[in-house]
Amino acid sequence: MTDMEYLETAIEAVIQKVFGHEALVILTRPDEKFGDYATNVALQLAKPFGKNPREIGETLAAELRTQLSETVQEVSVAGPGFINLRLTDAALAALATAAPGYKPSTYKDQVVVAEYSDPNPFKVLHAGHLYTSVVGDALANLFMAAGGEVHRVNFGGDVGLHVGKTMWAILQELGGEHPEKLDAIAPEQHAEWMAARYVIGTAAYEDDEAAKAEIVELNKRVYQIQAEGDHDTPLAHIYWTCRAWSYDYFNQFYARIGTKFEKYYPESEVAGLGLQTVREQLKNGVYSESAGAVVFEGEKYGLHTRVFINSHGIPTYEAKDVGLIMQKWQDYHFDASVVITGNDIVEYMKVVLKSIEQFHPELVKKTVHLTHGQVKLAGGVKMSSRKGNILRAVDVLDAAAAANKELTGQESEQTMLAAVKYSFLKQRLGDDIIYDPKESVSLEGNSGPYLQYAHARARSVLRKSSLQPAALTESPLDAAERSLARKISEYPEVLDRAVAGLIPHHICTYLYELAQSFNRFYEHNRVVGDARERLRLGLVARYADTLKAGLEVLGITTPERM
RNA sequence: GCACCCGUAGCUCAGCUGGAUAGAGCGUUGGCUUGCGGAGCCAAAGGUCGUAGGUUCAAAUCCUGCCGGGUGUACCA
Repeated sequence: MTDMEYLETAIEAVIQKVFGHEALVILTRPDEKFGDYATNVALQLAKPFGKNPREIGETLAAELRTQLSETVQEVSVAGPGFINLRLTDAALAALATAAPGYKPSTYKDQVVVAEYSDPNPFKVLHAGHLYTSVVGDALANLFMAAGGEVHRVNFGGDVGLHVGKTMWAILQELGGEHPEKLDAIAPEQHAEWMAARYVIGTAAYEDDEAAKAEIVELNKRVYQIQAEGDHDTPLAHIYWTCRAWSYDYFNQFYARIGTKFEKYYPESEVAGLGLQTVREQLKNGVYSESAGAVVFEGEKYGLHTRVFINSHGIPTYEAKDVGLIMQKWQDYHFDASVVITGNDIVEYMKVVLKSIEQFHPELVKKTVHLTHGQVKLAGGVKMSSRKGNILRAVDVLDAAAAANKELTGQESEQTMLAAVKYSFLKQRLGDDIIYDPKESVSLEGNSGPYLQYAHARARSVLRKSSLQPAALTESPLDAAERSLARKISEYPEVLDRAVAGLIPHHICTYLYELAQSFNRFYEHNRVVGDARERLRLGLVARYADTLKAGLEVLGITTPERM
C-alpha cells in the first residue's frame, strides 16, 4: 500500500465515522499552492446529503486534522469544496526517500508474455518495427517493474505470400535454383539485397499474371519445404539460407536498440497447430465452410467474417495467429499476455480472439491487444512498401545520429537511441506519430537527451562534494527543497498509473516535470558549499535515482557523464 | 454503405476514473549570465478544447447527431 492509499483509506474511515456513509476517496495531486493531495469527495457527497459541499468539507477537515496530525500538517477547504492536505515535512521526506526504489506489486509472481516487433523474414525492418520494438520493450520493462516474470517473444512470417514474392525475385536474380550463387553476396549486403528482391517480387505479383502464378506456386513449395523438413533440394537451400540471413539481421538490429527476445515464433512453427485447431473447431461448429474456405462468421458478434483456411487448404494469418496463441499458452501458461501491433489490425484481432473465445475463453480473457499508430514523416510524405521507398528503421536511427552529430559535434549511440526512444514513448499509445528527423532529436526541451543530461548533471554535483548525502529527515525543508521533494514523492503514483493503464508515456511526462522541478531548485540554490549541503545532496541523490529508475523502465540508458 | 480510431495554442503533443484560472515543448518577443555541467531559469504573446445538442451542482473529459481525417471490411500480412 502506498502512502496515498493509506491516506485514502483513512479519509474513508473518517467519512464513515462522521456521516456513517461509505464513500470512495480518490486523492489527486493538485496545484502545489493548494497542498500535496486533494480530494473532491465533499463535492460528491453534497448531492446525496443535500448539504453545502463546503460545509461537508469543513466538517471532514476538522476531523481529519485531529486524526491525521502525525503525517498531515494542514487540512484546508478551498474553492467549491475541495479538501486539500499538506503533509508534514517529515512525512514528505519519507515519501521522497522511498520513491526511487518503489516497485508496484501489480504483477507480482505472475507470468507475463509480451509479444512485439513481429517483423517478417524476407522483408525489411521499417520505422513501424522500430516503434513497436521501443514501445514493446518499455511495456515489458513496466511489467517487470511491477513484479512480473516477463517473457519477450517475437512472431514473424517465414512462410506466406511475401516469402513467395521474395523467393521469386531471388530466383530471377540467381537465374534459377542455384543456391551456390548466394555466396557472391557480401554479408553486409544481405538485408538490403533481400529487401530489394521483395520489392521486385511484389511488383511482379501485381503486374504480371504469369509471375503471379509462379509466386503462388513458390509459396506452396515453401510450405512443402517446411512440412517435409527439406534441407536438401536447391530451392530449400536458398530458402533456409535467406531465412537465416533475415534472423541474423533482426538480431543485430535488436542488439543495437537494446532489446532482446527470448524466443522467435516463426509462422512455420505455429501454422500446423493453427491448422489443426481450426479444423477441430470446424467440427465443433466454431468455424464454418464457405466457398471452399474455412471462415469464422464474425457478424454473429458484431464483427466481420474472416478466412482462416483458404480454398487451397493453406492457413491464412488468422489460423497462424490461432496457432501462435495456443502455442504461447502451451509454452508459458501465462497469467497475462500482451500483444503489441499496429492499429490497422484491431478489427482483425477482434475476430481472431472472438473465435478463440468460443473454445478457450479463459485464454482470451488473459490476452490484451495494444496497438500503436504509424510512424509518419513530417510533411506528409506518402511512403509505399511496394515501391520500396518506405521509411526504414535504420533511416530513423541514421537521421537521429546525423542530427545529433550536427548539434553536438559528437557521435553517441546512447544519445541517439535516447532521442529516438523518448520521442516515440512520450506520446500516448494508439495514434500515429509524426516523425520529424530534426525535431525529434532536438536536445533541448522535452527530449530523451535532455533527461540523460539532467541525470548526468545531478551525478556530477554528487561527485563534486566530499560529503555524504544526508537522510532527508535530518532537517525541516525550505520552500525550494520541499517543492523538489514533493515532485520526487509522486513517482510511485506515476508508476502505478503507468502499470495499471499500460501507458508508459505518463512516465515521460512525469520525468520531464521532475527535471524542470530540479532545474528550478538548482537555479537559485547552491548545493556544494552551502550550509545545507548534506541535506541537499540527499535530495539530489533521490532525484538522480528517480530519473534513473524511470528512464530504465523506458529502456533509456542513464550515463554518469555525457 | 457499415465498423473502429482520431479532431485541444502557428507546429508537435499532454490533460479525457467529470471538478478549482485548459498545460508543456518547439517557434515568436523580452529579461537573467564570471554558473556546483546555462542542453538552464523567469516573463509575455498565442486557445469558441471540430461543431450542434444532451446528462450534471460541475463537461476538453460521459451520451447522441453532424462535419473533417485515418484505418479496416473473405481467401495479403
